Amino acid sequence: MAGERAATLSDVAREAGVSLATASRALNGSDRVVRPELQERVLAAATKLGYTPNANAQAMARGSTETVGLLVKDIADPYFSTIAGGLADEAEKHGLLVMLCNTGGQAEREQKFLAALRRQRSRAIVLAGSDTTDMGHTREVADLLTSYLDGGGRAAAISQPRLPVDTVVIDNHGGAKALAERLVGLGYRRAAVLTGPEDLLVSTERHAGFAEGWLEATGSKPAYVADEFSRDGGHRAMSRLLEDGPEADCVFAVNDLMAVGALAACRQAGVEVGKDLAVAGFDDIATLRDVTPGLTTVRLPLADIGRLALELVLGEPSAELRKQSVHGEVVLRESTPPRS
Amino acid sequence: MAGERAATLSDVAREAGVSLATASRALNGSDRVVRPELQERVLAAATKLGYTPNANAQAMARGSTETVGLLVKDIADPYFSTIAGGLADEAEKHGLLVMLCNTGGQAEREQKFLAALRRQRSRAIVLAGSDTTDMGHTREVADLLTSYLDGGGRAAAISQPRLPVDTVVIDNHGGAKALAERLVGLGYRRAAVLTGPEDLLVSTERHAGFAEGWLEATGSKPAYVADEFSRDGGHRAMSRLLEDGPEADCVFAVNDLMAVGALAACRQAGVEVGKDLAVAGFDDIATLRDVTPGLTTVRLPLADIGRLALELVLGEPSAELRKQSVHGEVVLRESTPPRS
DNA sequence: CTGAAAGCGCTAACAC
DNA sequence: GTGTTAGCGCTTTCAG
Repeated sequence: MAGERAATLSDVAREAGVSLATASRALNGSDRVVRPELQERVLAAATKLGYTPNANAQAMARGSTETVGLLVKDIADPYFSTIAGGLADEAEKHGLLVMLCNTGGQAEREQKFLAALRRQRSRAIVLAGSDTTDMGHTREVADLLTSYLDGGGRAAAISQPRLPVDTVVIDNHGGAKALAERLVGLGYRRAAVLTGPEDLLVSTERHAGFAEGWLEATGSKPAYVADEFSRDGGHRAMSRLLEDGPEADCVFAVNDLMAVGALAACRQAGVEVGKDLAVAGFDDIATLRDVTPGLTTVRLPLADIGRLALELVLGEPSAELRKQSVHGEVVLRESTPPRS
Repeated sequence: MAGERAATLSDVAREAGVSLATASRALNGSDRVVRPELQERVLAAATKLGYTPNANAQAMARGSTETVGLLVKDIADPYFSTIAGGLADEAEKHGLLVMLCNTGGQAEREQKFLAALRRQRSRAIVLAGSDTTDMGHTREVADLLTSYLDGGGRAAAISQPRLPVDTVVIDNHGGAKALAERLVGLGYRRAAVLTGPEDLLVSTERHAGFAEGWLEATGSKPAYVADEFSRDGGHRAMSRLLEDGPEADCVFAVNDLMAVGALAACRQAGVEVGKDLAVAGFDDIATLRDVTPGLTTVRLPLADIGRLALELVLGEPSAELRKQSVHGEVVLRESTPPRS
């Protein structure tokens, strides 16, 4: 039954017949060394008593924890879960525990989590996907982060350098632009973009990058229709596009999820993607690599991005903000065949 | 710059001109009440000093934390990330922080995480996907869990009731069996199962359930080929099946990921799924709902399962182990049309 | 209602 | 090497 007050270090010390300090040193190899004999006695006592160090007490005494926080918009979204996987892997290597904070994209929650992480004296914080054009919120987050940093914490962001912290910058603009160029190279001439909400930075950047590439290559600006940054958003946007009479021969959905929704909408409308119309996405989500037709997209090394972010935030603190750029790679598949 | 030793409660107390005790009571509404006037003074002092409570110190003093641990095999796998999403949502409602532990299916890591969670004095632990037929490891985990429980912790498992804790039992057997029956009802007569490794319980259960249903309905046992419990495993298994000459008119892959791999293998082999051959999966992973042909599967309420697990582990501790059953629902799609 | 004081479990000077 | 002894920051009796 739940009784038996957990054994503490003093219990172990007493049992081993040594001082508290020695027990402490024996159980966690500090710089000081203890005689092997005592060492053993302490270890034996610890096992005998089923001693487990109390991390909270250690954190207090040492003034630092073994915990890093990770803020994501939605862990169920493969984009974030892949990043989280990479980061979790890296954390494990460093013996760190990851606090998963699912913000649901709500500014309020995001701030609450930040505060909680600060209370926990989390060693570091990584923010993924909290890019918004909402300056009020960005400001608020920046403030929280700053006071966290002042307290000796470390933080990094993934995606856009809008926060006063180190960041793994994802080249959304460049990736989308490169994609546009490739599509033009394949013979496409009229594009439409399926984009997300205006206040979502990833979305607007990809849209802008694509538009820029397209404009430079063809002299014309792609049309666009905005909706949610999700599978259903893509479906709706594409449906609307189709209804309005598709002037386009090629559609760029700003992420793979939207692209898949678009694919479904086409199927339902009897439009054959890869023949009647080309469709491309962005991210190269692993589970989506088997859709038909194969989806042309811009591959992002998501797991590496997670790893990188942790490395960045764990690395030597530097005076100036570091930016680590990550570029996507265009992956051509059947959804955008060369145009005959 | 990072200086300014973070303000502590005593700083606040001094600033407000009250005792430590009063400051504590004012800042976190204990049972005791403080005069509104003082209350205000304390609050003001706290904001002025930018005070943030130290959760570790609170944990020590109170003897309990605001943290729950979640063990998953692979957070990048949509199955687990969806569960994690549901659980994270629920945790947020309870004001709890989630420690994400990515075990990678390694027994050793799993045990390390369990120990870490115990050290952290995590309020509760939820284990997802640690089902193995490896009794040695199961035993080890059971022991760790037991001592954690003895220390006043709470724990729950998702999937199979092999651990001495409350569990959200997923009816893999029943779901697969129901699927088999439906397929037979559709006119299929010769089945093959694409299954995972033998020591993976989910996989063996689904296989067994399907086989039982099939046997009862047709009098014959489905063939099977085993490989990894992943997209690539499904691909390889299906390829092998196809090479050996597909005696089957219908293939059941024990999860959607494998099924998608199988779909790809069929495509490459020129076998048209939904016509030449039927294919079904299990889980109903959201991002896979748009593959073509639509994949027949057994839908599991993954997010709810995550929520449920947390509710279970947070609920009134009961003497006997609780089991909360969750059943899947067969979802018929184009990959298994009625057989003409 | 408020304050003084005793811990919570552990680490890190500081002596020996 | 090993032991003593302050704290780390907060909560919670126990008096007043």
